[in-house]
Amino acid sequence: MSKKIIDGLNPEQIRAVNHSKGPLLIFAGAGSGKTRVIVHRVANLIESGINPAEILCLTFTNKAAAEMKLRLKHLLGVESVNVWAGTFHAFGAWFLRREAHHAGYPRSFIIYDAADQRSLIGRCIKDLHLKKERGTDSSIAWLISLGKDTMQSIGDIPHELLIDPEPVAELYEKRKQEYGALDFGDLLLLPSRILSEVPGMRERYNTRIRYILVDEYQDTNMAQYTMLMQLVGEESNICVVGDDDQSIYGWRGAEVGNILRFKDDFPEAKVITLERNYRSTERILEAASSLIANNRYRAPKKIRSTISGGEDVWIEEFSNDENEAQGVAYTIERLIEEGVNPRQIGVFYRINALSRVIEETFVRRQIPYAVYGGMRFYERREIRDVLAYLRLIAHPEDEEALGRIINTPSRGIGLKTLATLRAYAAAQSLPTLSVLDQALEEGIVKGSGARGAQAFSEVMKRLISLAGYMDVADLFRAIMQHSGLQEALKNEIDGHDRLTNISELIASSEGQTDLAAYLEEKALISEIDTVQDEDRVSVMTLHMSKGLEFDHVFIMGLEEGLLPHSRSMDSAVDIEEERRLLYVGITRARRRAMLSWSRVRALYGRETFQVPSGFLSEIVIPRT
DNA sequence: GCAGATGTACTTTTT
DNA sequence: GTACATCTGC
Repeated sequence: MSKKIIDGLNPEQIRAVNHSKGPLLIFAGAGSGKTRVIVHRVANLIESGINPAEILCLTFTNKAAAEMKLRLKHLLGVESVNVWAGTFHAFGAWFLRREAHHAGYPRSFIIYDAADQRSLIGRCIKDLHLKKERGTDSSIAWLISLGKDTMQSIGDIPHELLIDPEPVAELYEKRKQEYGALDFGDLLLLPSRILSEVPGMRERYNTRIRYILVDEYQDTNMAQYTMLMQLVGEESNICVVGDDDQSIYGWRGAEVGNILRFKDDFPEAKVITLERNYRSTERILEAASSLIANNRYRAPKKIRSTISGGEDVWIEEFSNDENEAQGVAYTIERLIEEGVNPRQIGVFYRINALSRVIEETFVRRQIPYAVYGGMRFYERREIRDVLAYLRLIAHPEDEEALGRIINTPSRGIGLKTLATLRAYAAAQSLPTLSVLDQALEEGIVKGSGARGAQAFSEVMKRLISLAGYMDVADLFRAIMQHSGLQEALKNEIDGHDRLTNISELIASSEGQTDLAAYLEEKALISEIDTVQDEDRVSVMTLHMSKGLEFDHVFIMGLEEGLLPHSRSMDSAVDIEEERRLLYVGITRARRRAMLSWSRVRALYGRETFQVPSGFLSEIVIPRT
């Protein structure tokens, strides 16, 4: 191993980096230099002559993948760019762009996100003449996704719906296939199916991908696990890294069991445990460890701090949520006065609803902050609208995109007109967009609907012809003008903000020439990776905090019903996941952590009396 | 067909 | 508090 690779690593880390052949399981406790080990291990493989193109690194988030690639580049230089690093979903998409035809999908498939999925399901329910209540769409979407992630049929998943979700799911799958669309679950499921069913396929990819690394292995679900097992060749060069104590996505189908079972899957696996924590002070780790020790379902381990002493973990009680927010804000002000950079401060909570109080207080006291999550940029109406135009230009058969924009801005095309047009198109098995002119000629629709359809058809024809030679940013601008969105937003109440958001989107697309590549990227990236980019306090949910670190951490709302969340309080397994969530939050702190709770909290528009979280009494604060 | 008003039921975490 | 679905009057 060369000096630059070995530099700054401890003996266990060196053992992990040095292990090149055969299965390897790395239990990497919080703050134990996990990313460092992965990156150095990849670098070591490349240095020892392995072709970078044969290395596959799978992560859970785009951010983690980007970070990995960046650090690899720093360590090795340009040669590392050939390493494939990305999320499981991105890998699935990459694979299916080559092989989707084996599963009856075009290689030019579109990717449906949660909103597309929901709206298609809504239409399926309607077309099946089932009555739906509020939230039925998303409940069924949820069942379908969970079914795919856990590889169960949806009939086996308990639910509280009044209608049978199975026929809906069936129709959904049928339509999705007609539209050439795949949902997130398909991106994981179809690759395994193709790998196992198409002769020679597995061998082909096993030769191509010889070294696999998986980050956050404790968060992999059944579909990801199955895909992974297909990808692992006879050499079994698979290295998984994770920490069962940080498994917080069980609700989404993640199986901690995957990491705990690795030794059964690969009996010859070497196991390395990284227990030295370089991030947090001894005090913080003692508090975190005393908490997590209450979990029964975990691999026994004890992480040790390399930084002795430190400040006590504070537990603060407040009389109401306003005071709690004030207390946090006040403490943060003092820190900033002392010279602490706001980007070194993180504020976490269990549910997004808590962001409002703290946000209001920060605004009032002029504390620079950024809230992550919540209403995400790409979920905003105006953003989805422009993107839908772009999508329809690229894929005229994308019925969800069409449904979204055929009457946006308002063109006088109502539900009835749209249904008529769709039925007309369906009779000829053609996309609605391509039969518009014909339908108009034949007078299928009349009145304002006909005028609107005519206008829409002309707009789309024009945009499609422009798309031939424009880059993405110019195409966006053309969409804004020709579609009438620009004009319509100008007259809206918060139209200015919305137009600003669109400008931001356009600015971020500048330089992109490949429309298909741009759309793929947008489909798979949800949040812009700007955490800790600016000198602002980061405000986010505990889930989002995973993988980050801050000098000062504040965790709010430690109350029964909130953390642990009331939805998870009736099962021991779920409670343990809530405990891990708090554990993750505390272990983000390098120097100081403050946990707070409030006796009264205004939640969902009414005041409730709160009881402190049972987790607080589990935390042992060492005596000073 | 549309916009605004009203009622309502809910409220986690995300690739 | 809000988003969503439905109802109302234009």
